[in-house]
Amino acid sequence: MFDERFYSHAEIEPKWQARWEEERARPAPGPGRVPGEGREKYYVLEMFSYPSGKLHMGHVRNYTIGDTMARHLRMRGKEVLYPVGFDALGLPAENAAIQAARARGEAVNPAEFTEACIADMSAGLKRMGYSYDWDRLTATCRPEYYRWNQWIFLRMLERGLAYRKSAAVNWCPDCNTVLANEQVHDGKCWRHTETGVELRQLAQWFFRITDYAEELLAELPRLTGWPEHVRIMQENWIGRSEGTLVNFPIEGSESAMPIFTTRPDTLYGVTFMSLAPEHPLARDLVEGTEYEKPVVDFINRVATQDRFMRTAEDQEKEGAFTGRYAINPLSRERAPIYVANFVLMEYGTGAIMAVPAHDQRDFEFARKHGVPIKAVIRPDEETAPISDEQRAKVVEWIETGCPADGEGMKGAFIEPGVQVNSGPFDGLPSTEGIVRIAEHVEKNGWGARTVEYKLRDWLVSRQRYWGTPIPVIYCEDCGAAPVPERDLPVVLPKDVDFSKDCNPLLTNPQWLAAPCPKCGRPGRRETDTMDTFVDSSWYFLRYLDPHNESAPFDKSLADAWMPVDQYIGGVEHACMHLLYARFFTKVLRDLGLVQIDEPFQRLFTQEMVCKEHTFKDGATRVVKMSKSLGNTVEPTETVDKYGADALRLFILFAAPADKQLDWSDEGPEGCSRFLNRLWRFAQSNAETLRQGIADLDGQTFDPGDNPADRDLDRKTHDTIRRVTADLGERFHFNTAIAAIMELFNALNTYALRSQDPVSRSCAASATRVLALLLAPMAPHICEEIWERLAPATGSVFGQPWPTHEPKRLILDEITVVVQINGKVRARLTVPASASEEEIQAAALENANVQAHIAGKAVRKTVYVQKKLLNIVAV
RNA sequence: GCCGAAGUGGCGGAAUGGCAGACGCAGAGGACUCAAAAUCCUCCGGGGUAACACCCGUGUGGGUUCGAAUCCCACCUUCGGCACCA
Repeated sequence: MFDERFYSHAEIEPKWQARWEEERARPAPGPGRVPGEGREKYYVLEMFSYPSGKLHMGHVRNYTIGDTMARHLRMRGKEVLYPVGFDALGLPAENAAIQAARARGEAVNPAEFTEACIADMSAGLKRMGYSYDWDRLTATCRPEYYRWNQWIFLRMLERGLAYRKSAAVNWCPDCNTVLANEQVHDGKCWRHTETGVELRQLAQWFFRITDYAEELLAELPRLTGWPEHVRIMQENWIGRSEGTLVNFPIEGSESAMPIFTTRPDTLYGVTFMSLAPEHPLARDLVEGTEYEKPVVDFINRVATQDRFMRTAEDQEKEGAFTGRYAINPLSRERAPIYVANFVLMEYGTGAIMAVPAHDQRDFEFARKHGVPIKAVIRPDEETAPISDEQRAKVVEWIETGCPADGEGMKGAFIEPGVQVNSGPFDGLPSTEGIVRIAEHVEKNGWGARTVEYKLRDWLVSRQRYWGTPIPVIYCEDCGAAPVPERDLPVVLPKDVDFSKDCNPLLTNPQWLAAPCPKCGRPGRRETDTMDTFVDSSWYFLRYLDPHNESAPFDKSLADAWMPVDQYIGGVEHACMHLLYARFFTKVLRDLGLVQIDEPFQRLFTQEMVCKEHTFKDGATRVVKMSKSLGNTVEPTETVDKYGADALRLFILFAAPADKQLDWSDEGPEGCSRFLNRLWRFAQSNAETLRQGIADLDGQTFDPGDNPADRDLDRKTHDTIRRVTADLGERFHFNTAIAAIMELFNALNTYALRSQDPVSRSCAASATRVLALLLAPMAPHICEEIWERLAPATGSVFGQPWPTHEPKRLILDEITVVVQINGKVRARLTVPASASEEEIQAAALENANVQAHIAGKAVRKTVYVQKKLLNIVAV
């Protein structure tokens, strides 16, 4: 046995981990269970992680928050579902296989490699004492899981929600695969921040997320349990714009040029038109004319430019004239048609009307190419939020006929104002002009009001091995045929060659060859696999029914457990995983598999773990812990040294959970000191405390008239109040721990000393509460203390969460602050029953108060009940 | 450029209209010890004082209020997201 005076985490933590594994720390019915009768269900979910084999501090932070919530909620009587799993498909395992194959000629199978990592990670999680429902463990790389990816894909294919098309797509040369728009950050691959993505024209599979754009946007305001900034990020990403589609006839042609504009109020100001270089009309319009060569040259030049550079806002506006003209249907004016680098093919119609007077890009282009500028909105005092000086300048510019040199005009006038040069609409406020001119366009059949989104369909094809095979077979006669449901799963072949410079699936001819499901003749399997974000879009549903072999999950279980009550993870997924999972939930709802509209009731985004790092240039900054910088701290080392409880405590204590956490090597030591003090206190007073608990006999302690008991008891109840609010409502774990430390300091300082008057029942009551409050955060030590304090009552996690009694918070004496003109001049200790008049009288007797109001007249006093008296004296 | 978050002691942070700096880290002094570690006690924003008093102080400047770290306006800095989206 170990020395009882010192807390030995190395002995106590494994002891409890083993016992939890046996007992599951709570009654855990089988995986298919539904919430218990009379108990409210609560689904706590953490964003699952990629099994790299090692836990890092980011995981520890994420999961410590989740485990604390789960343990706390169980003690509050909730039926908590707290599953765990791994996002196990993806590049790192495949890259490890490729490296092994190329460097050593070794065949490493990503499946075995990944399963070994999962085992290591699971051991690491258990060492942290997390109370997962281990029997629900789900790994997306197992065919039992990904067959349902395939099944859902087929359902989506039936409904036209999955489709294949040829498109200009983002290609990451480092990943050797295409990426979704959401996975391109700043023109770089989200995994390879040094690697610019390239544009390639390829036939790829897409999910029609744009069909759900409106709903994904409309539901956002109802997600009140989500952080505001995440909702705003999604709103911006979806990027809804209301506008008008207008057809501009092309002179000398049957066809028209449709454009999208949010500013129909500026339609009379159109002086030219622009097409995206990729627009098919661009080549058609110049074919066989003298303009063909310069325009095609321009298109080719733009095509070879780096796409991200080309679409940067500060990029020079360039273009080429096609020699053709469009007719403005409203003004009947001719507008020259250009091809311009700043027009994007992917947005709107790939063509724009250009109003240089009121659009900055058009303005710059017009200046450069000598196109006229025609103003149709005049600034006016009420509507244009600009200074008088600016307004005067714009008005002067308009009145002098918008000279191209602008006479100091650096830009277009983009604010609202009053319509001018706009035919019958002159004099209208432009905000009204938007509506009236759009109506005018619709009435005349020139176009229609419409809505555009920035959101694009989700590109799910990946040209990689370690993903879910897309269940499609190509046939020369039948085209792309879905694999019949009875043939699922399409299992990844193990026999592939990772040393070749292509998708490894192409190296297994037996696997590739498959009969066409429609005609039976020889066909060829699709070798694209699915984006791993498909896996993470519904894993929280599989957790509910992880061993189901006939369906992705049972609907009754989804109805019982969904939505996830509390989701916890990193904010970096705001416009990737969190958007895709919302989309999938709506698709599954429309397939009749779930009832809910939204998967995640509440979302908590924890911030990064950072550490100081000295860069090559000598600069020292606090930055995210990362392997590449080498400023990581291994959780296992900290656990070895101080124990899991100390690490858990520090990571919760060091910063609010939704703020960046700066790692400090001394931090866990400080927390370990606190736990040791607590341990020593409980050990050296073990017998007294045990008797005190026995005296209480399960009843709440009543302090009677003993002032010291009343004091400590009040502190105890106040701590219950604070910790309960911090854990349950605010998620301020740092202040919860601070409150517990305060209670302990009071207990440790005053209780159980020979000269001390605190009774043993009172001390026992405080200790009991302390162990209960601390248990969700530091479960091992609290279990051990509890077992020694109250061995007859079972696990600390079997106890109900303590409740505070408001009447125990009432003070006999209160301290009232006396201010004079808002500055604190005295503190009065008065009976809690003292009236305002009594307090005021006492204040005026105070020497310092008298000194400060001497020679002044008391104008008035402000009294805040039992807190403060402010005397206003002049 | 647009959107969002943040700015408080040597450090992490607390206080969301009412005592600025809870709790912890680091530091200083002391006790115990042959000594060290561990532990315990005291101090710990700046100026000022023998000690009080008092003055200054929550990025900067204004405002609202009896009273502002907290609310409003303008600005500065840092971080995050978006970025030629018509």
